[in-house]
Amino acid sequence: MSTPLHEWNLAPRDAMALQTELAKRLELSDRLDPVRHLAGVDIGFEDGGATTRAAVVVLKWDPDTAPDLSVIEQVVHREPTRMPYIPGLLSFREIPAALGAFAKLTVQPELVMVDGQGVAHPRRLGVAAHLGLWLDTPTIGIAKSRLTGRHAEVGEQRGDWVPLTARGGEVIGAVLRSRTRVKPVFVSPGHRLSLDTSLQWVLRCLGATKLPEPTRLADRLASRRDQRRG
DNA sequence: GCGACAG
DNA sequence: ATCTTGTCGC
Repeated sequence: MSTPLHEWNLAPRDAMALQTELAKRLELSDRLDPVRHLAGVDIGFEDGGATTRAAVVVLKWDPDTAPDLSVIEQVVHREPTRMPYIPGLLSFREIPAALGAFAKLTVQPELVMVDGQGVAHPRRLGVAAHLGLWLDTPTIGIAKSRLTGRHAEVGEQRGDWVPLTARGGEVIGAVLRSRTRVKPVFVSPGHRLSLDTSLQWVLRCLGATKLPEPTRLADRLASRRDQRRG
C-alpha cells in the first residue's frame, strides 16, 4: 500500500503530517507537455457553505493566435461540503469537488491554474500543489492574498514582481503586479513547473483584469452569479 | 504566550 | 468563501 494522496476525517494534526509527506513528491522543474488546452479552477459555496461548487473552464491555447484565448468547455460540479475552512488545510476542503468537476471534462488540459497557493504554503502543499499531485498535471497557484512568506514592496507597474521567501531564504513564489496600481497576486508553482515558467504563463494569460483569464473565468463560474448549470 | 491565517 | 447598494472611474 502506498501513501494515499488524501484521506477524509483526518484530524488537523494528521492532515498536516500528510501534507509534509506529499510535498516531498512535488516536482518543481518543468515537465510540461505541449500546451494545447489550459484550465482554470475555482471553488464557491452555496447554502451558507453546505454545498461546495467547483468550476473548471478549459481554454484553447494556440501558439499562432496567442495570446488570444477561447473557451472550449466549462463544467460546474456540486456536492455536499465535508470539511470546514482551516487556514493551511484548504485543499482538504476544496479538492474533492474539484476532482468531481475534472471527471466531467471531455478534454484534459496540459496545464491548470488554481485559485490559491501552490508551494507558497507552510508545508509547501497549497491547494494548487495538492491538486497537481493528484491529477499528475502541471499546476500553478494564483492567490489573491498571502498565506505565508515575506516579500519586499512590489513595483507599481504591470509585470513588476518580487520574490516571496520562506524563513531561511527559500524562494517559494512571487508577488506579481498583474495590473498597474492594483493589489498584486501571489504566484507559486504547484507541480511539474518552475516559478519562472509559472510566471511566464500567468503573464501571457493576463487579460483586462488582474487575474489571468483561466482563473478569472472559473471565478465567475464558481461565484453565485452567472446563472448556469453543470 | 501573542499574532497570523489561501478560500 | 459569503452577506450586499450605491458609487467612483475609465
